[in-house]
Amino acid sequence: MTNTAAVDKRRVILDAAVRVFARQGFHTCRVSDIADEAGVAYGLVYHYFPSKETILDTLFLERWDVMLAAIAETEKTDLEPREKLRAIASFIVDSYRYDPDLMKVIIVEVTRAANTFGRTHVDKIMQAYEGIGRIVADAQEQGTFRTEIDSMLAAQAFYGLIEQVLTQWIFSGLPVPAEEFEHVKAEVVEMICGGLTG
Amino acid sequence: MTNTAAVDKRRVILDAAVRVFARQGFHTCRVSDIADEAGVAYGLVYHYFPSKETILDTLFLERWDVMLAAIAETEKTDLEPREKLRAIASFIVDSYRYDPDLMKVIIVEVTRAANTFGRTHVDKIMQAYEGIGRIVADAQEQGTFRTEIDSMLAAQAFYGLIEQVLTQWIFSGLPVPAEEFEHVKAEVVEMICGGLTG
Amino acid sequence: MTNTAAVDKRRVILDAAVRVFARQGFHTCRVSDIADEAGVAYGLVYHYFPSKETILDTLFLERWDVMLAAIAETEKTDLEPREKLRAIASFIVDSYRYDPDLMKVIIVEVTRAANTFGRTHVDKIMQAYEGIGRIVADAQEQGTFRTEIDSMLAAQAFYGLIEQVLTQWIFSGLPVPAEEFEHVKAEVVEMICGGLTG
Amino acid sequence: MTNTAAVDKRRVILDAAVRVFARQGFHTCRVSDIADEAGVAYGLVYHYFPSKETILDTLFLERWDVMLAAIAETEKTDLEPREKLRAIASFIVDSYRYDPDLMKVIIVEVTRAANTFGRTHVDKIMQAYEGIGRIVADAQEQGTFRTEIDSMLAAQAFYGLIEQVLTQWIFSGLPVPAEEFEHVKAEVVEMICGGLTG
DNA sequence: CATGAATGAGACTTCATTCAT
DNA sequence: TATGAATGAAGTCTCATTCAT
Repeated sequence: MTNTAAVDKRRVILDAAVRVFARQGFHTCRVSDIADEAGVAYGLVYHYFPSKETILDTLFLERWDVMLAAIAETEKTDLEPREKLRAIASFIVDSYRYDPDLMKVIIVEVTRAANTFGRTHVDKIMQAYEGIGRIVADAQEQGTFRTEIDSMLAAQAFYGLIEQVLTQWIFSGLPVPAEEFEHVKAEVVEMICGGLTG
Repeated sequence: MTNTAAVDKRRVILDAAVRVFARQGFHTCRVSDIADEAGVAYGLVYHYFPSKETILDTLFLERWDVMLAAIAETEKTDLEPREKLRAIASFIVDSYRYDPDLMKVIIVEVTRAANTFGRTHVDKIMQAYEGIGRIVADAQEQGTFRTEIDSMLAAQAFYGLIEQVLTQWIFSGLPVPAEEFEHVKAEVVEMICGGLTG
Repeated sequence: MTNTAAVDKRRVILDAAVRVFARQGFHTCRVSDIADEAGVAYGLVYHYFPSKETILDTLFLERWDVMLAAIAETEKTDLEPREKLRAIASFIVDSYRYDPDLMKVIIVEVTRAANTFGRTHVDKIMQAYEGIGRIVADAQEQGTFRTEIDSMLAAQAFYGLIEQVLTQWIFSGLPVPAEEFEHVKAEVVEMICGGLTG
Repeated sequence: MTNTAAVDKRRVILDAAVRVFARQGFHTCRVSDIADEAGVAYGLVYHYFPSKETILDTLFLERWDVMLAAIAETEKTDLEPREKLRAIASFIVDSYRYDPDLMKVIIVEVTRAANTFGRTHVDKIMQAYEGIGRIVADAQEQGTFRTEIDSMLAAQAFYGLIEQVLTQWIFSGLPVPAEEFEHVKAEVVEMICGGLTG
């Protein structure tokens, strides 16, 4: 007798956790804060998730898998290498644009949390580098990109730069002007492809 | 009646803290672990430092101020812009080479810890970007670097890439081959200046 | 509209509870473990029993009443006092032989659980001592047993010894050899009646 | 600068724990109850003991080792076997007489708690049976006790009977008349040695 | 009868910091 | 300076029980 209109409490809890983690930080918030934000009883959180950590893991993996899929999708296209990088930059920047809280949580609490969750998910995180690295390596084989730069180092430079920019936005606490998003997408690609002496 | 031959207990505690933070992480270690590692009594830590946080702050600021000085020093030289970046890359990589525990602590617990100490020291951290950004901006004014790239974005790309590489070393847990240090210095500069299409 | 062919879910739950209590212990198991073992829904347990405690109470009382009846039955017979004790020892040992899980639960969780269920059922437990004590007292009146020993103390010695032996079996975790059952019945009676100097 | 007059807080906590465990039971009391009873701060309990369990373990082992020593001491004497059993019965009964709370805790929470602490300390508990069993076996070799009874079964009967009597006292909640202690010592020995038909 | 989601009180343990000596 | 015992607030997780369907 599943009521399709019924709210999915598990989803409600996850969404509430995003807001709470973004606002207070993973270590600083209490499980009861999540329950309160979701409007459910304390125990229900533990009905759906075995621990507070698992909630963050779930949020990260849900989103990261989407990103890995987007990177894989981009790899398969016939776009120019530069356009492929552009597509990935676009995807990540838009992820922030449309759900800044979620991206804040993922960056602050996972990908930049080297001593805690970053350590746990290091393999997953590396998969993103590897996907980007393959795009670079392919372009190097085709002769579009020069071969002096190690493809994995290039991937680190590319992803790392985007993450740095997002981190600045996160820290600033200010809303990002709409045009800034498009501007950054272009500039990041220009920086990585053309370099300072381009 | 300071005995100059006596060991400086404050220094002993700081050095012990570096090892403990590097090994166990700031949040995971206890103040007693630091005292044990230093071979001093529990309470003595609080004689020299008002809190556990202050110890980390002290370690970070000590080192970061040296780096800011090195960047400022580099700015003043007559080196080519590319050589200036090379000098800064060299300084940071060598910092890791000669005291990997300290750099690990600073990166993992401060500059990448966006939600905790990174937030506290954001201004100090930004000063490094700004110094690098000025070098880029100067080069742009001189015409050595092209002006299409925002100088602060370039600084983020440059520092961010080095930090990424160091983070990889930290996580790998393996000793870095001596030649790798020099290789990375060159490659980072090449990546940032020449770009992928160089 | 009771379907006589239908399984008695109440019984299914009780039998499952015996296995779960024996395996995990009353305090360590969860109500959901019982439901799982019984193959019924969580809530159904509470349809038949008002609480987890009641399940254990029910199991204990079901079995203990059978034992009290057996003792009362034995009292009424014309057997020699020694044979009466033998009959009771036989009943208890066989109870373990044919349903070790149930006896384990009753001994471990009730009769030896002085602080919890033992306290609740102390009167019921005492009734067994009293029945045995009456057998001893009768024999003392008849002159079969000597009167220097208090009949209740004798009852405690008798029942307590059997319980000790069963407790050893329970703890050993090993299957008891068939001949051991008969051997113990005889030896317990010999010990209590004849004593060490007999 | 140890002040011998200073109270030993560790001892204060242990003594308070005896009272609290005896009054409320191990599982029912909270660590804060122990701290309150001892008149110390919550955290000090954890300064001296790593867990609530350890406190009970400590109390048990302290007392049990004294009893094992008393049994071993008795073994070495030249007393008649019956007098040896009498000495042991005397020791245990007096243990209850002079510290009923402690003996209550040990019996209720450890030696009769088959599913929890009894399981942990089963080896220690068995050592008492074995000591008593050796006394019986020696007497059997000397011809003082008859050999039809297994010495370990006799030990179980002997210790088990004393424990049963103490358990009755514990449950009754009443003060035991002074003469009752001496009476029981004699009767237990008479029961075990002479038996019902003695 | 049957289901299982929802509730929420309760307790252990940790550990930064304080303080008397 | 130096010691380490003493303090106590805070938060995660468990699980018996309830209830809507």
